[in-house]
Amino acid sequence: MAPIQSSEPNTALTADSPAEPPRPGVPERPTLDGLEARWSAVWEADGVYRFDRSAPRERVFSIDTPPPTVSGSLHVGHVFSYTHTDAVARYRRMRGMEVFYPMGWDDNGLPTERRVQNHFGVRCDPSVPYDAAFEPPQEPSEKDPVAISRPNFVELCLRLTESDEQVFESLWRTLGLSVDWSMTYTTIGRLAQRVSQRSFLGLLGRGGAYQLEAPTLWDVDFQTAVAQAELEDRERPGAMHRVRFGGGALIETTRPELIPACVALLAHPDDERHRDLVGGEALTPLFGTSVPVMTHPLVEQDKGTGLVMVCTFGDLTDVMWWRELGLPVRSVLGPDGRLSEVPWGEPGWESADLALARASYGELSGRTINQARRRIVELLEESGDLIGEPVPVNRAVKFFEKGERPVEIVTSRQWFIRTIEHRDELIARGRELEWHPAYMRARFEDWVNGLTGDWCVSRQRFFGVPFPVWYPIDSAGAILHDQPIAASPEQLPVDPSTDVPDGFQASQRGQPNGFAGDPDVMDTWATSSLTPQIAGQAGEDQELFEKVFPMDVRPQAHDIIRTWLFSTILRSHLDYAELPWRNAAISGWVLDPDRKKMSKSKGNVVTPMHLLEEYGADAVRYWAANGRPGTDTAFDAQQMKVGRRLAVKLLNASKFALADLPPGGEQLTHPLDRALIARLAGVAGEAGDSFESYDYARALERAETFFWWYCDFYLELVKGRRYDPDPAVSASVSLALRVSLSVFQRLFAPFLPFVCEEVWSWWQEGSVHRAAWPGAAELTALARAGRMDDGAAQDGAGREAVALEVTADVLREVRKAKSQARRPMRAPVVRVVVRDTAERLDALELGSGDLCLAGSIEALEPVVDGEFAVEVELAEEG
RNA sequence: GGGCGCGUAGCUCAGUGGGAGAGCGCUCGCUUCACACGCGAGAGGUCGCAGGUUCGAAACCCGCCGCGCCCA
Repeated sequence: MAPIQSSEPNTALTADSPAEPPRPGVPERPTLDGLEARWSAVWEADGVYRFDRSAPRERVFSIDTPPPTVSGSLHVGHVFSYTHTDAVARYRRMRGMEVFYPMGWDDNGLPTERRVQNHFGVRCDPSVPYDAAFEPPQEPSEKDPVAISRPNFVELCLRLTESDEQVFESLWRTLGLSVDWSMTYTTIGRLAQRVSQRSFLGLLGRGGAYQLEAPTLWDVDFQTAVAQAELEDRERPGAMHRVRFGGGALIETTRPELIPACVALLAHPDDERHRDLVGGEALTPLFGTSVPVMTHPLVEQDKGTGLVMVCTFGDLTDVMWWRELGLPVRSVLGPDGRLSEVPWGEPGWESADLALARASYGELSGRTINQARRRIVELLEESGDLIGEPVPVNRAVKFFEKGERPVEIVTSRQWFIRTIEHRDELIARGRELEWHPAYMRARFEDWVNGLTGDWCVSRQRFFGVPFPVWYPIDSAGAILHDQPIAASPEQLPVDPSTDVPDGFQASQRGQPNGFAGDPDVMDTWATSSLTPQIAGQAGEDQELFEKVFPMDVRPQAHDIIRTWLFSTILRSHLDYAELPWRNAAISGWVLDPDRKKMSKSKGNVVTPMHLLEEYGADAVRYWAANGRPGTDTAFDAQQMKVGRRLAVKLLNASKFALADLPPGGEQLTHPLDRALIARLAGVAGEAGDSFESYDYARALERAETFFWWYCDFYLELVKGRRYDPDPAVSASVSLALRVSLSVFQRLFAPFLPFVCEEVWSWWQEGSVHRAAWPGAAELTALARAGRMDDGAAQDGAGREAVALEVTADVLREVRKAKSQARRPMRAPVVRVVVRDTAERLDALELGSGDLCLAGSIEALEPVVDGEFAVEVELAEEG
């Protein structure tokens, strides 16, 4: 392999020296087999995709790659959208840009924890001391996991993600992603931790992050806070219970187990039915707690009795009512999802009948939510406070997207990043960003407008980036959460559970007048929202960072606009007061053949490795590249076969055009050759324009459609001249074949990188992936120069274009006649009468020689007529 | 209930003011000197429904129906 010419791309347009014969590199039987392994090794060895950081900013094209979650497995959806990005990256590289295209691995967070627990049969218990010699059990038991320390647990997480990452990298290399693998980053590595902690400390210093004891969305199985962005609705069957309160108030609820947590009843202010109750009090059944009856405009009058109970807390609406109406907290739900002990009779837990309250609650305490619900319904039946039978209903329930039980709302101390107050600025940032397709911006704006609270970024988990803060402990042993001690910049990354803040000794941990580390880790999105800063090494390699940030493009799928895209814009806005990228290129989803979303639970996920083996990487990429930006695409292996056909066709057409090709002339002296190159100029121009607006699918479609036409008509028409023994006859077509093949090989290079590199290597120096994107202007100029040389008039371009068209039209009619007569295509034709306009017949003259050779036509008779019609007289059989 | 997108041949989809298209699948034919992983041909559609704008609508506007996603 010749060294890569990164600064001076190889144009190859007119071939280095048209008079020289092609390099003897065309194989006898070209094949797609083995191209992936061969070329990916060459690319790595030659550093074809290495980012050259010496390039000036104007020549840098930077991509904020989506880091896939390594604890899962890659599926065709990943292949789909990463191929879109790769096509764009390859196009920009051929445009002479230095492409900054690192890969990241999202190994941080819950999915990894869960996998480590199952894989090694362990669970994290922060109270267990670190054991440097720990090895996981030989036979992992999911039922009886070994309790290990947090540092041991984190070590296992790192061990597992490292092997996952190797599997992923190998898949990406097979797919042919033109990533610079020397710049790979992770979201849990030391770099990511430093960047993430540095950003957090910056926010803390500027008041952009704060801590609060507040009602928080909570997953009772993972026992951690979760964010609004991590919620999803799931339909779940439930039952509507009509319950009578003391005083005659009737309410309806799906959550009767929360009656002991009831703090008010609400009616709509216009609702006449409850006018006499409003302003008074009602007693909860079974517990005898007195609660006020109030009004709020968001109560739905037409639902049930029009009277609802407010509990602390049943859902987010309860939180809103509780906040707006200044209600007290009466919390019954513990972080483990069970009803906890409550002190009946003490302030806040008064009752008109303490014995009844204690007895009733005794039946519920310690039970899970579902158990408590079943029991309280029995109790209400016995007491006569349940009116009628519970009515089954289906309703949307909020779940943590990775959770198995509905999220609850639990009051706890959490870290938040201020978001709500920046809502308008975020909308403005969204309007600065170029969206591809443009309508995707609406999803961003809807999300921002629908935000209900600041971003809760703390998680009560183990494998994540720790908060770089400690808290002083006073002389009485109380932790002073409102006086956090921030880590110093040079300490980063820190783990406050093992590191010690400046001015303290390790022995003071947990002691009066000592310190305590913040026990939480950050939400994975709190780190993933910094991928441009991590990849660009913000604050570490500032020269690099300034060269790549803001990034040129963020590619991602539409489902994570509300999470990843949103949070990345937020962090960049808060830290740099600008957008993190100029463009957002949004991919659709891969749906299963029934157009349903692929998901593990449905069991319809398709994994990519066997597809790459069966059809080849180029074929799989072809299928992916046909998915237009933002548009969901049904999985269709048929399309991969089509892609494979295209790749094979490129092999064979290249072989035909290049093998033993006679020397090319300096100019295109034949009108059909000039017309072909002129049309090709238009196609190259359209493909380039499409790429400029991130419409890779259109670029592919234009190139592909013309390529098939080229094979079916142009190559057939010129065969006679191509094989003519007289070099004077073959010179023009020889040049046209070289130029056109060179252009097709480059037009397809972003989509079919392996086969294009293969056919390019037969006759060109260097990698096709560093060659220049074919320029429409050069091609047009070449066609024009040939025309001048030929003495044809300057306006001959139009006549020549018509010539190519009408010649192909007649050839099609001749083929039709032969096909309908069930004769072979080479069957001789005695006479062809062509009726057409004078203009088209005039143009046909230019192509009649090629046409007669291609159709085995003995005589061509033009007849001027308004309507195109062809009569074909075949020679007698035999 | 709100927002966004989609509805064109059996299937997957392109087509944003003037001719209804491509590939796959199907049928028929062709050992053709790059390719049988090929080549040629053919059948197949009231462009979701109903109104409107226009000389002219698959496309633009209004309404409705259906599907998907996001949000309440």
